Amino acid sequence: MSAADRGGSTGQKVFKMSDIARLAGVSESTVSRALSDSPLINNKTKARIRDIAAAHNYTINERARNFRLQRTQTIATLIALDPETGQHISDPFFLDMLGAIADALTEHGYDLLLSQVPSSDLSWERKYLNANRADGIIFIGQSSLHDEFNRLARRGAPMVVWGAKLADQTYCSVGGDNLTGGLKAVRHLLNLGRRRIVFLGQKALPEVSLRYEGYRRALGEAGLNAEPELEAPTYFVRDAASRAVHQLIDAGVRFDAIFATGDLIAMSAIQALNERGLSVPDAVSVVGYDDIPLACQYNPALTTIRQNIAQGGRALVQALLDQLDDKRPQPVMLPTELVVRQSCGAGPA
Amino acid sequence: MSAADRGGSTGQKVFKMSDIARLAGVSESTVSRALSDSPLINNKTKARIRDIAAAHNYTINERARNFRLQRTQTIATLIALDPETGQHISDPFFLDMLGAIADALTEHGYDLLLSQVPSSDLSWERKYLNANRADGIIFIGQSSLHDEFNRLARRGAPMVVWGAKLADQTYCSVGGDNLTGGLKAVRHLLNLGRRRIVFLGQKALPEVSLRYEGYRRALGEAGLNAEPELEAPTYFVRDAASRAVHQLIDAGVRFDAIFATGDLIAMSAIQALNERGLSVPDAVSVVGYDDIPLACQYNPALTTIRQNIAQGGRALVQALLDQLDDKRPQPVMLPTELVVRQSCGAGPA
DNA sequence: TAGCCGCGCGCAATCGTTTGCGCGGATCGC
DNA sequence: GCGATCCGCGCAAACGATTGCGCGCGGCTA
Repeated sequence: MSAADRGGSTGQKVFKMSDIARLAGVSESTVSRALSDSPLINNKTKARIRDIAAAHNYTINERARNFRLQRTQTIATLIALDPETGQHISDPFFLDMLGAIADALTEHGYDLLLSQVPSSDLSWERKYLNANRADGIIFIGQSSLHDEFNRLARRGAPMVVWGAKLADQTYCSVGGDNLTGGLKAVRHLLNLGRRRIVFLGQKALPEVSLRYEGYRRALGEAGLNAEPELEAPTYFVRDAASRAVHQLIDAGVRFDAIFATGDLIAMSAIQALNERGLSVPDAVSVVGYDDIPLACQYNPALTTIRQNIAQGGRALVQALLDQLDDKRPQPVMLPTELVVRQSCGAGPA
Repeated sequence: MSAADRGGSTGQKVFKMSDIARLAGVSESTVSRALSDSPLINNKTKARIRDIAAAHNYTINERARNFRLQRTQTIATLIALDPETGQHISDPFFLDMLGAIADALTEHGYDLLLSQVPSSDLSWERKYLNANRADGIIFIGQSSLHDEFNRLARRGAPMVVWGAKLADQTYCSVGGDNLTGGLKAVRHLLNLGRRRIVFLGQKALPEVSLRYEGYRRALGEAGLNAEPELEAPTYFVRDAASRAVHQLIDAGVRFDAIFATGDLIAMSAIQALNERGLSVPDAVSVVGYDDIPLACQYNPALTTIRQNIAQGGRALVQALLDQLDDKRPQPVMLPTELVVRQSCGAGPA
């Protein structure tokens, strides 16, 4: 269906610049300059042309404009799918994040091209940048793509990644301050008098490993060491955390608190604790991570670490646009905030 | 940053068709036809040109191509924001839906342009269709925009809406079969022996009103009437459902089951029941709606109605593409499925 | 051997917009 | 009153691809 057809089917013509020019009795150049408020055009002429354009509900053809200007005014946002399940990485705030990115891009006059990509398909540069679909790429989901991101960045592709800042990183990333997040969570548990704190999460993931570092440091501040038996590797998968907790109890491991590296993990853990007759927060205090919308509705309401998603979206966009302006943006770490709710209790009596 | 700059900064040139033509010693026309496998070109020439293109990692400039072909190959997906809060309509599966739409569009060679729109901004047609950003629009979130959608559809704009099918509807919609969904949920409760079933949800919303109709019919099948005192209007907002349940109990309303029109509502309700010492499912059976990822992890795990989101995404895309081919697509209702879990129990003893 | 047909390819216009350059007329200074 | 200046506008060439039309050349038939 062409533009002409679209107009035709409703009897409405889609005006182009030449139509406005003819109606106004001037050249296309003049219309173009008038609409972009060029000083080369007399104010009266400008006003007349604008009136005519408005009267005919004229909208400039952005595709043609961007084409001529050799830019796309579009940013591709790519959501990495989990390499194993092919599902979304279960970050429950992805939609909020997307919303924040969309708003930030809109503010800057950019469009948002969205796509899911399986981790196996690595032809992003060709597909989006070389094909001139987008000026830059925002990746959501660092996953296991760290090396690939490094390669891409070295080739000069404008891109930014939502995730942790790693040691040998050549690309720009924006993410929560996972170290401080872990620190705050565990400090809180320690303040409540808890001493044997389980770390529930998969340290192989970049962000989680930083949360673990925060866990370790907080323990150190209290004169404690991280004990291997208190670490339970757990992916974000359904029920995995529950199983891990059961195993801990079965193994006779004693603990009085859990730092879960995700709210879903925390909920799953709480469920397991309940099944074993351990009450939360009386017997065990639990802290989650992310403050997903359900955290405050869970029973007991989850103490958790909150990241400012809206701020994150803006930071991602800003970092990318900086690159497009040939500035070298710095990785951003967003402040994290401890949200205290019932799942920690007031500590043991 | 222009395409040339991008190439320059990495020392990599972004090839255009004329470059390939020069390298192959043929005209641009020939390259164009060769790459699109036109029968006008000799097979040997085709092969040679393709080899050269591949060797130089040539990717056709999609923007230029689409511009010349007078199409965008792009569909705008617009997420309506709640008119009151400006937040996302809390449909927990929006991200999955988006993913499904993105995949379906990719399959058909279309790109996905994403934007959030406040319900106050009604200039979609201008912004996306007239500005030639997109060939069509998918709306997610019917919200209160029914009349606006009708207007737009009458003007011939290619569009499709995720939501319920309403009576005076001129636009094409795709959505769950809300009536059957309500029917199944309530029939299940009745089969368990429950008789006084609370309807928890906001009937003013199109989809919810259909679920209510299902509720009413199921009761009718069992020889029961829908009693006004058992209806509690509730938005999807945090805590609203909890408050509603407390009010019911305070008012002395007797009930033995709840049909909640959303899983979050169900969870919030369960929390309120627990606070009042009513156990789920022993004292009260609860059914939710949507089968969000947490439904099976909640305590107790939620019996709920599942809709096939992936299928929904595909249906939305298909309906829109049909319109672009000047076919008149029929509204689609997706089958719903009852997922039985613990929150209903086996019925009263 | 001459005429015809068709294969394989190139020429040039085109999509809707921007922009460097040039040109005519009004204005200004002296 | 005349030349220099400047203002306001139009001409035409781009951006990177597609496609109708035309043309040359080779093989075929008569």
